[in-house]
Amino acid sequence: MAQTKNFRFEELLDKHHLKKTGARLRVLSMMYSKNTATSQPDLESVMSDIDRVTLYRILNVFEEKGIIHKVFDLNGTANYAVCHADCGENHHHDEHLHFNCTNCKNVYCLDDLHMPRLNLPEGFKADSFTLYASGLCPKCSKKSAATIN
Amino acid sequence: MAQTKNFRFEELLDKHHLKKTGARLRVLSMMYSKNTATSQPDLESVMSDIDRVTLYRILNVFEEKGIIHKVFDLNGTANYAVCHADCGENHHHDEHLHFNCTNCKNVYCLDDLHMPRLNLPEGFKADSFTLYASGLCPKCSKKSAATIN
DNA sequence: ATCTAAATGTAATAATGTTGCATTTATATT
DNA sequence: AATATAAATGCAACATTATTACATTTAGAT
Repeated sequence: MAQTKNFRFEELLDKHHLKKTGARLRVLSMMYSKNTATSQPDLESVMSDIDRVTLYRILNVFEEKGIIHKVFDLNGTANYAVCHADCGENHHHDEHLHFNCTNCKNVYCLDDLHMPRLNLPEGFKADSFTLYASGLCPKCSKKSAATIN
Repeated sequence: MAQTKNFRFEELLDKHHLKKTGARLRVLSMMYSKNTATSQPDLESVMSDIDRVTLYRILNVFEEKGIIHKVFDLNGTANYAVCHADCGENHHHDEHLHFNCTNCKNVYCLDDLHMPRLNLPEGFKADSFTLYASGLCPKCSKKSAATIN
């Protein structure tokens, strides 16, 4: 994928009444260019000129607005991924599989895999579901197969 | 439930070649007496005489041994719950639903709800699954119904 | 061009995770 | 029962992360 058109992100910020700042555009373009979730340390290492508190606040406001959603990996560190479907303000629908690779530590949002219906025990009223899996992602399972065989 | 017999926990520690100390027995009896997961801050507030590093290490060793398993709640804080089934050393099977109540913040392990089979996309090799849901637990949904109606 | 609310940077604090080391304690052995 | 020893604990220290306050800068409206 070539460099994604910036005006797309500018529209996105507009839509949510957020000012179009350099930092926000860069965060958006990084997150949209990857198919894995991004942690704040990831962002910090790439955009070391931006203060980490600013990144922290950008991630927070994006999450509030429903632009990204937060998912915790196996170590409990927060990762953020762009919301694909119909996430709105304070209203997320990340009911898909979050795949956590134990080797490269990447978190993949597998949107095609939707949640199966579940019958909860009497009394429990769920308003959202999230599914986690851990194991090897395609890249890492190829690598390990290569070294073992 | 009356006070659970302590010798049960002593046997458990024995089985894993852990010394039977007061701190460990108290942690076990607290965790077994609840049907929700316990965070370290929970333990600290109840057992303020035990050093927080000790609690940290007790939780770690219990997890290694397969006595308890760790689950992160919606805020990313670690919660621990007793393993019911066949968890062994470094080998957990918590493939059940973790229900996170948005009101009382409790995490319930609903063991009866096992994971449905899933077809992962080509290349992904999963070795464990975990399912999360959030919403209202029985107690809190009753309460909110009472105040609304 | 200028004004204003929003966004950022800086500093500071709180909470949490983690390690090293000295002391204490459970338990195996005599 | 006394004691030797490895394990467990407490304490201090440090690292990392989350969070807030406030002063300065900047995007966007006028």
